[in-house]
Amino acid sequence: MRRSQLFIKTRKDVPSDEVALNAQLLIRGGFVHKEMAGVYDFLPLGLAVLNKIIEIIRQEMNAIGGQEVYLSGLQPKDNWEKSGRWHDDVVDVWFKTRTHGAKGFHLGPELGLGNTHEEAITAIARGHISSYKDLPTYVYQFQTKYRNEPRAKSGLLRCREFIMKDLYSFSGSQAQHDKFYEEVKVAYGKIFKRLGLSDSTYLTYASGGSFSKFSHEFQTLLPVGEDTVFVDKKKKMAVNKDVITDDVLTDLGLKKADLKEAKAVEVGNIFPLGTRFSKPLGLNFVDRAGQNKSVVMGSYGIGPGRVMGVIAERFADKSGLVWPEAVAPFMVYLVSIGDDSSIRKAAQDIYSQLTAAGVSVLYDDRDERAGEKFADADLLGLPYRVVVSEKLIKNNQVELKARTSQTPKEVKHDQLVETLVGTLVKTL
RNA sequence: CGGGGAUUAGCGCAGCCUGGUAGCGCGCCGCGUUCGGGACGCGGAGGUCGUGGGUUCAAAUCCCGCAUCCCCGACCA
Repeated sequence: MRRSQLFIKTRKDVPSDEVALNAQLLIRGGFVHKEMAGVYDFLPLGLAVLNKIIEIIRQEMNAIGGQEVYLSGLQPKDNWEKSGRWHDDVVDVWFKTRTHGAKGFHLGPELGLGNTHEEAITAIARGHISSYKDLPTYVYQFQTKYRNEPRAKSGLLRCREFIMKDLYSFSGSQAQHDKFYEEVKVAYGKIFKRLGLSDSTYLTYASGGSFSKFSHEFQTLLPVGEDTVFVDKKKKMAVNKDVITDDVLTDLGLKKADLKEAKAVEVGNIFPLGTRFSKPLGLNFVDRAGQNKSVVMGSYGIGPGRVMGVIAERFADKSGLVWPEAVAPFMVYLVSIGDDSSIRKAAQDIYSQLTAAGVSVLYDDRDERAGEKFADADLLGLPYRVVVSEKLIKNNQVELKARTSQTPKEVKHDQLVETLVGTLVKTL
């Protein structure tokens, strides 16, 4: 992609009332546009990052047998009345509306914009699950959730409209469910590792509601986080402040003295549902012995947009964003310095060569000064910066610098592709 | 939902106290000089001053209501 063609412009200033670092940098870099509090538009670079995150999650969901679906945002109220989650005093984040009535513009049936999809998927599953032979089975989706949060805040970390990956598992017994539940735990671990977050992300014990002792959250330690967790760094475990008691610690084999309090952002959670939804909605199956039973369910969420905000916030330095290679919108920011035709040609060659080698490049071909291009390279946070200039061309060299490094190194022009591809293969 | 702050050009802000033709910086357009860490000169384009009412000869400015945004807290199925 040529920078001169790119839809967005970067900015030097951000709205002064925007305090969250992820929002400041993502807006300055033109990754997102804020539509209103807690509602963001994803622009080309931002969408590229979001899609990379989604693709990583998708691969790991497929790897454990998840089948992708896409459920509607508009939800009829009947399923939710059956589960008891329609009324506003039970779930207070609903956005609700109505259709037009059949005979014109009087009001028709009530609808809600889905804030989660347990009810919907359970109702659908009734038509497809009827025997132990159909179990276990797993479906997931990337879908937009709407939650009328009393207070959206912290940029992408708490939104009213956001994409969520939600996986639902259907099992024939608690044992069958538990087995998959553990597999999801492992899969989530892989996802956060690939996203570069594993060092700071902890499997965290949290409230399980009325159907099980615990649920599990994946909490990334960040000062901006809304959750408070107690972390045992050695055991790589944490406990949410909401559930911490002496009994819980004993159960988990944790000692108070080993725990450290920290702020964290919930980037994922996995939740045993038991028969909380299958019972009221009538999702049953016939077991081997011919007995009618309720399906045992679980739900498993990750918010890709929130994850993007967390990555932005966590790795940024004073010059701007720092994207891990796995989610960067482009791998290389190519800068040409000077307007001389030999420089332009050299830069164009490198652009073609890298692109041909499968390395994505954002080529800053604008007629701007070096300082401005460097500042943009830093702000946008692509993993590598390649510079072509008159001085370098004379020696048949180009300059290569990792975003995380202070010192550029000179590389022979004809070895750049090899060097870069080699570096990338190592890290991917 | 309680408390505090804010709303003036695409973005960042001044002007308001003390009413009198709306200004600065960034960005944008044109010309020229520059060219390895956000250059400079000259000339331009761009604004229902969040919104509804009121006071006044006259309102960005004074008064009343409302909306929206940010922060702190409560909430977070």
